[in-house]
Amino acid sequence: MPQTENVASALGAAALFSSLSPEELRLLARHAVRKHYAQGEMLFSEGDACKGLHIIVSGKLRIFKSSISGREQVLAVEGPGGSVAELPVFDGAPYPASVSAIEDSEILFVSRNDFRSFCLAHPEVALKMLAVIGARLRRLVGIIEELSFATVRQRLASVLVRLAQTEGKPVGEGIQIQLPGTHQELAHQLGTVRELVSRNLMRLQAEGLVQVEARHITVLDLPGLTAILDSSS
Amino acid sequence: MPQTENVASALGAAALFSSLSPEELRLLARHAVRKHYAQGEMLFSEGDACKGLHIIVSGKLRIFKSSISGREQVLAVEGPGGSVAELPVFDGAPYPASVSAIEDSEILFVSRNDFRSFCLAHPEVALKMLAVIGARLRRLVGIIEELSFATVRQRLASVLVRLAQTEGKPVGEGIQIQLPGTHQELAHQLGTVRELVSRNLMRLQAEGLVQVEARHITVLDLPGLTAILDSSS
DNA sequence: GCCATGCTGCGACTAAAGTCACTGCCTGGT
DNA sequence: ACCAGGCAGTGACTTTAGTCGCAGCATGGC
Repeated sequence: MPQTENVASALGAAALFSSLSPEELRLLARHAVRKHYAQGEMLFSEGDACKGLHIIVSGKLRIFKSSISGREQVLAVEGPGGSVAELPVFDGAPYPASVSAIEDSEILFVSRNDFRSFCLAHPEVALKMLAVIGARLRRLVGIIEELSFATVRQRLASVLVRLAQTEGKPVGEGIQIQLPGTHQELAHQLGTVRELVSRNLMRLQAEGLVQVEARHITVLDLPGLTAILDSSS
Repeated sequence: MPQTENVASALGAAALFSSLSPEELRLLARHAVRKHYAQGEMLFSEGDACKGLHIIVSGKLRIFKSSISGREQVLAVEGPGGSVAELPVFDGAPYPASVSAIEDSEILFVSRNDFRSFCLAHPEVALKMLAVIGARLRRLVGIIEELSFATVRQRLASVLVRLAQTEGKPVGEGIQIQLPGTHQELAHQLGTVRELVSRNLMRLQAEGLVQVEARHITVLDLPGLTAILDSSS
């Protein structure tokens, strides 16, 4: 059953299960179902009863809240190796947020019961869950901090700086980065609306801090951008 | 050693340790130090290295973030039986937020090392931690939702409704509640400034929804207040 | 090639949020 | 009794956020 073997190694790549032995992974793999989601497709919605755990093999998922008026706030973006809905799987409560696919994604799904019984047999998984959920908690605190203390301009500068530092390519006059999606999507991640993203990008360009060409952005003045982050005004 | 006995029962009242036997509690109690904090005193600040776990015997603590410009955002208020800094104690990272005493408070302190070794010997504590941290995570998601979708007016109405439902006393013309602190403190919990709390309270009064007398508030129209929560405008 | 569709840029506007400065009030200390 | 200090209410103002409507532009399907 080479299929099980593939699934097992995919599971091993997930942060949650990185400490398991190949045998344990194979055992778990037998309970995992492969699923595919197209770009934009919903995995589940906030408030739904929790069915099970989702582990990302490839693609990207967004965890988000949406308001009655149609606005969205992204809580996290998870890539390959990440997982989604660990908490509700564990405590049985409904999903606290919705999840959809940013790109076409391959997912391994483990039902709530299967995962719970596996957890009981393998206590080290509970410890990993603490680590994973702890990391998520810290990121949420970061989001709260930004929402309540920072302007849209500062939040935007913040992601540009982060992108420049992590995946920026140095070119002649600066550091080139690529926006991870449309302005709309970026707005959702910043907790604001499309227009403000567009305007603020233009403003940063007018100030000579960045150079905008469609979704390719060249950061011309990284110190200047960074300075925006902690300017009281 | 009757002192140890007191400490043990105080520990047993904490959510984290509710599943432990009296003997286990006594064992843990031997490592706990009693501390007292006056109103307003800081237990620790964001960024400090984590020294250990704090369990609340009596009083109230606030967990909060503060900005360079002096604003504050309260993340949680913990009362007797609650604990603070479970996560950093567990993963060794610095405190993600600051904690101070809202009232004079009695605290049991367990050092990081003592708590960790106790955890290893008593795996059920790790499960409790997951539950406690999970609950905290859900509350943070709620805060994010309010910050990014709700106006100050709506957030204020929200706490009034919550107070009315939990600790409201029915009187002739409505439900009487008491603000849990000054306008300043309430503003910190809502992620805004004193003036807006004051103004919005007055506005609710002008609209006949509540009656304000210093810190005593009478909710006259609970349905009306609730209606504010999900009004798109 | 042409049209529908989705992404982007902008101007003008409204509405919230936040700032500043000041007043009055109550309370606790001396 | 008096004064200092913290708390609350308020008016006038600035800044930021968000809304609406529209126009330009690429892209991909037919």
